[in-house]
Amino acid sequence: MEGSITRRRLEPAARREEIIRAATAYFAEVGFGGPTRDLARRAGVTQALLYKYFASKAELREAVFERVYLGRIAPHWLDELRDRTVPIRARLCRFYAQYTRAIFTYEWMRIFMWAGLDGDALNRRYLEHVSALLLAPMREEITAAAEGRWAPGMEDLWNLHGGIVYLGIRRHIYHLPVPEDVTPVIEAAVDRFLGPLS
Amino acid sequence: MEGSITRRRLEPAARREEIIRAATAYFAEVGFGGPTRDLARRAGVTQALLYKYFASKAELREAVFERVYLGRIAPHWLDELRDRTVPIRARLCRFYAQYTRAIFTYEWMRIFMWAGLDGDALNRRYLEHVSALLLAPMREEITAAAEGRWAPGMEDLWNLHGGIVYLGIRRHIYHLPVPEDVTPVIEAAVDRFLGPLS
DNA sequence: ACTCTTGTTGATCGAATGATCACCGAGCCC
DNA sequence: GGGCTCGGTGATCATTCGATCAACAAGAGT
Repeated sequence: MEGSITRRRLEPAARREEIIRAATAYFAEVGFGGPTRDLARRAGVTQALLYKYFASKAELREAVFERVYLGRIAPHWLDELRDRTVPIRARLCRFYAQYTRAIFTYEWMRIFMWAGLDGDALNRRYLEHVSALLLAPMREEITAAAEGRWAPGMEDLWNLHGGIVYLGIRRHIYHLPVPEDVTPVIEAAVDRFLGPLS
Repeated sequence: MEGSITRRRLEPAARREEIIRAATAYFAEVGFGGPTRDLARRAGVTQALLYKYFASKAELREAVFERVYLGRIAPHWLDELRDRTVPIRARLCRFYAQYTRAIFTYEWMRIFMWAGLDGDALNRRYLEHVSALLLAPMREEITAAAEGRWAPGMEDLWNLHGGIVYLGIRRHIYHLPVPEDVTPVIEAAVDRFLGPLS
């Protein structure tokens, strides 16, 4: 009666990746305070095995962070934001369509929020990145497009950004119903933001 | 050598209130997973005493929720939102000035977020309250003020709301620098939202 | 088919956690 | 000022936690 629970041997790299994958989903759901035993069960391995691949729970947490944060911001977004052959409205709409597609996932939204509450430094680093490499250029482009008629402040851009990000928060943090396709909501927000420029 | 640590007797009601006060600050900071021993130390009492006033940690958590949620939304806000003798712009600005003054506190913002991640049902109830009793009336008033020229959808109002609430998230969850006085930011957001109506 | 490597496990340790209980003593009453 | 009430404490229990270790066995090499 050897059950279907066969103990399979995986290559270290593959197993490590599998654990990180499971840990990402697990921590996203219950937070970093969740016990390693539950995590191990969901990963389909023993709790002891976790410590063959990660020296401590904190190290596993770091690995999850690395996996989640790395490459979340695509470099070409900035190039496209700065492409003045395209109308400013289209650039902003396109950017936020791509950006929300990248971050509006259960795992990213929740891990980012858990880490934020925990006071993790990576959060602030990420958001300073957003500010300097995305919002500030957007501000420049809008100012240029306005041709002297208007120059938004950084707080205005944070306001635009927050209004859109809040969609993901409602959806994945608060579990509230949110439109499946956020594109029209984003377009309306961009239109209101640009006003006469749109 | 009787140290300054004098064991004072308090009336049950006062002690209970004191514990809830300390628990609110403590849970806001570290989340509901924080050990009761640390909480007791910060409350200036023994860990055992907590269980004289609350049968379990979950019950203490509920008491904190009740204290934090209760009376957070002032009924007269709705009346003021509906007072059509006042211009719509002034009504919205005034409301969000009051609303942010009420919820932009370290404790409210963080406990609300911890509870949201924990999937607490009170969060959704609160936000449905916001939707039905604040955003929906705002939508009606704006529609009336527009006199047929514009009728915003609920998602538009969530967008306005989220952009403003995100100020508090940046401040108290992510510990990012945010303007001390949020009034001008709110006014700018309301102006952009109302557009020509403003 | 046999062996050897090493990915994987079950058992277990010490510390920390939520919760309990017998006992102490501050402060009011007479 | 002696006694009584009950708010408060120290000690402790049963669990659960992160982490460790000797031992097992899957699977490649020969």
